[in-house]
Amino acid sequence: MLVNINTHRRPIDGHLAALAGERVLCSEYRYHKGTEIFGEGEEAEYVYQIVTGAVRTHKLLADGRRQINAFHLPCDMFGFENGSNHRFTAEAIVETDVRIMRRGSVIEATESRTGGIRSLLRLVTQNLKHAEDHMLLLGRKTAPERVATFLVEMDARLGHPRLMTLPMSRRDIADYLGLTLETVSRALSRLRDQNLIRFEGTTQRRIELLRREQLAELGP
Amino acid sequence: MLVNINTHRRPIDGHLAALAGERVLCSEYRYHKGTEIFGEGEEAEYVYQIVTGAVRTHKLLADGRRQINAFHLPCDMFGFENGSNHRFTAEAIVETDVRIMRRGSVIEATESRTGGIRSLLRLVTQNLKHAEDHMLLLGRKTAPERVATFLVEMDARLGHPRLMTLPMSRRDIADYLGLTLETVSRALSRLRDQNLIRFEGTTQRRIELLRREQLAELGP
DNA sequence: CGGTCTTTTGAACGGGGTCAACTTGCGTGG
DNA sequence: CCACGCAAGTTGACCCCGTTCAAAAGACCG
Repeated sequence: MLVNINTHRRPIDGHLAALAGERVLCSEYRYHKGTEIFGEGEEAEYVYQIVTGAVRTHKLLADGRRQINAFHLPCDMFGFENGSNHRFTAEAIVETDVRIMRRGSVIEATESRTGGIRSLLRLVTQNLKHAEDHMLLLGRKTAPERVATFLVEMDARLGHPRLMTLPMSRRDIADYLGLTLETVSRALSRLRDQNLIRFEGTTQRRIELLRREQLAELGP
Repeated sequence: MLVNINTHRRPIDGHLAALAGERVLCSEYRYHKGTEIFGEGEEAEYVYQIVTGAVRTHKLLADGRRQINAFHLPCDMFGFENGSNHRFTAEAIVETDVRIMRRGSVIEATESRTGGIRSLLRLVTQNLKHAEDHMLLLGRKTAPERVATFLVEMDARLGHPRLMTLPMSRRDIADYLGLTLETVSRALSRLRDQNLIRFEGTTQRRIELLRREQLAELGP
């Protein structure tokens, strides 16, 4: 489900601002939990930036096996790294507000801006760097290492909060790390038993990292 | 080992031509088998294009586990997808001639060329697409599927020759596919026993694909 | 030839997957 | 408010695919 909030010209944040200045028309849309933002193979007309919420992008094999490429959090841009068609599917994990602009207008704005090309390249290469790091994880790390790496990554991207609330399920984490949800659950329980993390309250998605250095060492 | 062949202005091939026209100064170097072209963390000053030979790029974990991101073949460009520092190591697999140009001059040439930005972006997003496909392989495919996918990929990139000569060892293939060399060897032997591939002559690196469609189905 | 590196093949092990049971959280409606 | 249904998460038991360890057979080069 998709709700158009508004269309406007106004200051924009982070990468988008660095790229295009404040001259590009954009709109805000709201996607409800679990809904698709775009599908694999669809035409890639827009660029997306998350305002609030979280998005996952994934690929599927014919028999349903799923690999999540990345999770996107507020201020992150996604959907840009495409030629003409999307190479994966993007879905809202939770209630999510997304800012949308035309791909073409971003490129045009970039052309007329000094350093614009480098900003644009940096944006794509950030995704590439993430993919390369993730290939190392998927190809060569053990299950406990993957889970520790995941926690450290999320901690950093959420700004090292005392208590982090993961927007994604165990299954999502598993499909991101190339594991099964049971293995993820066991690894987290193990970290809890070792007093490296703590589950806050009743829900299993609120996690406090008790020893960040040791967690970082576990995910080499 | 590195040998400077020459420095010249002359027509250049493929991506490089699309990017920069024929106006950019470039040099050719020869790297001997097994030598490093650049290392992880080094400053990324140059862009590389293979003339003849083959290159592998990899990352290492502290304990020596290795993940090969990609193999590069003649006409391929690499080393570009960097901000200021290289995020991985590049090594010649066999005797390799490489064309080298300054990163900065490529960007400048791009800026003054219509459609240059899109060409540049396409170059980087090609790498990104490959990385995304490879994450799906590393995260979700079985060993036989990975090996079949590898053969089909190499066959396509070598232009579907009747007989393909792989430049890389079983260990390289294994580190690319997130497996051990023994598993790769066993999977290839299995394919040979099923009459899907055939080893030509004495060396195990010359392979003929006997049934391309069936191989493609094996790597979904 | 001998020496070294690559590749294959076999045997045994174990990490993570599979299958299943159970618990818990969280609506939704009576 | 509780009863019910369902999705999410945990935990245990078993098993299998791919790793590990080991040996031997090429391939290549002096």
